[in-house]
Amino acid sequence: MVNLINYLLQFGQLNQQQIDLIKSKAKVIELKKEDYFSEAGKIARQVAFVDDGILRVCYYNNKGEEITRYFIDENNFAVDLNSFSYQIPSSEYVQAVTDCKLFVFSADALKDLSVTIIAWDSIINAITAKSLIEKVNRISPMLAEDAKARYISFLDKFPQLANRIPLSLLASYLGITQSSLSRIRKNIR
Amino acid sequence: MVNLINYLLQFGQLNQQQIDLIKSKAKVIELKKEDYFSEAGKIARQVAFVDDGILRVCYYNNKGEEITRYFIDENNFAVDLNSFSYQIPSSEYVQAVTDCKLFVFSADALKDLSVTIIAWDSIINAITAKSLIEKVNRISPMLAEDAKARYISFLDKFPQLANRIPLSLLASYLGITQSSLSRIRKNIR
DNA sequence: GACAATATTTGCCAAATGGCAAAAAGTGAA
DNA sequence: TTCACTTTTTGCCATTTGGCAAATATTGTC
Repeated sequence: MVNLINYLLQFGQLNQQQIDLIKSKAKVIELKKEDYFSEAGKIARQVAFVDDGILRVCYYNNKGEEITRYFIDENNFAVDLNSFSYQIPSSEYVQAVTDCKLFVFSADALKDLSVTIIAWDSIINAITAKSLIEKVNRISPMLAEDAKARYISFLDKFPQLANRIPLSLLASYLGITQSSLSRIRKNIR
Repeated sequence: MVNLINYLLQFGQLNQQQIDLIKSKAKVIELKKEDYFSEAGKIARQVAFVDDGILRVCYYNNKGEEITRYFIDENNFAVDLNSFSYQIPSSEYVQAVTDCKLFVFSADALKDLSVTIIAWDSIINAITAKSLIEKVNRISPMLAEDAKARYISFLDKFPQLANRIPLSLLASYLGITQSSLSRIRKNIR
């Protein structure tokens, strides 16, 4: 779990005892491609750290189309904060895009860590704020770009991701149709 | 400052002494339409609570076009978290769309409140998380919608805002041209 | 390799949106 | 009211994107 620990250490100090405690609270979960980590309608009761693989967060709009909101790759946390924080039913799915290895914390485990480790809340708040800011900064400029620019920006920011994600999912993430994305790719070459 | 205090009380408990302290740390600022609260290139050193009026956050893209990222209306905090949290130069402007009355806290004032009021950090973290989640939830679905649907969603979520904001700014927020928005409005009537 | 299943590309045309400039409407000051 | 200024609407046409279906390419399995 070296990646997880290193990730946490970016946001605050932890001694060896605390690190061991954190490790003991994490559960390893392996997901096969297209397995769900959490589902709409259910209350999110776990937080996942992606050690290997790619997750995506998606939902169905009022036309029944499946929309990918974002991807979560290695060394990032995945959680439906809306659902987890307020214990309300989730409105989105978290699904494995590739086979995944996750470190999972239950709400109870997090509670234990929060009361035992002084710096825990501060670390979690910093991670929460940072990842939400990143989401806003990533999505927000896309609105002002046309499809081609969005795709190029994606390649630029996540060069290693494009070839690991099916075209259909990437298109839905970019807010365009699969055909359009295919044509855009042809144009760029 | 009743609106500010009521807003804070939604996120945690405060006694009268603490409330008085908070009030004493807030500075009232009035902005005229088009005045800037903060500017790109400078480090954000203040946090504003909008008591009256509308702010907008905007930036210039690589084509030199001015893009409105979002609007902040009454009873919301405005801050460039990227810049304020990490003390790095801001990449965006915060500007008054209408005349505004703001309650402003300096970084020092916030620091004082943090060390004096036990619940302060928890309140601020809750506000931060909630407002960022709202931003993500608001922007994210827009990518999957066409221009007309985006405008209708905006009217739906912010019915009182549309008539207070110039068409050009709203169009840039929606990621479309002013002409297109004008045509969409005509179609809807 | 052969096959089936899945993923991607392409063609065709319709619809949506952009770019630009001019016209029209709205606003505020004298 | 009139004038100047700003904002919004409109016309015209080019470009982008969508919708749908068929063709092609890729992948995994036997």
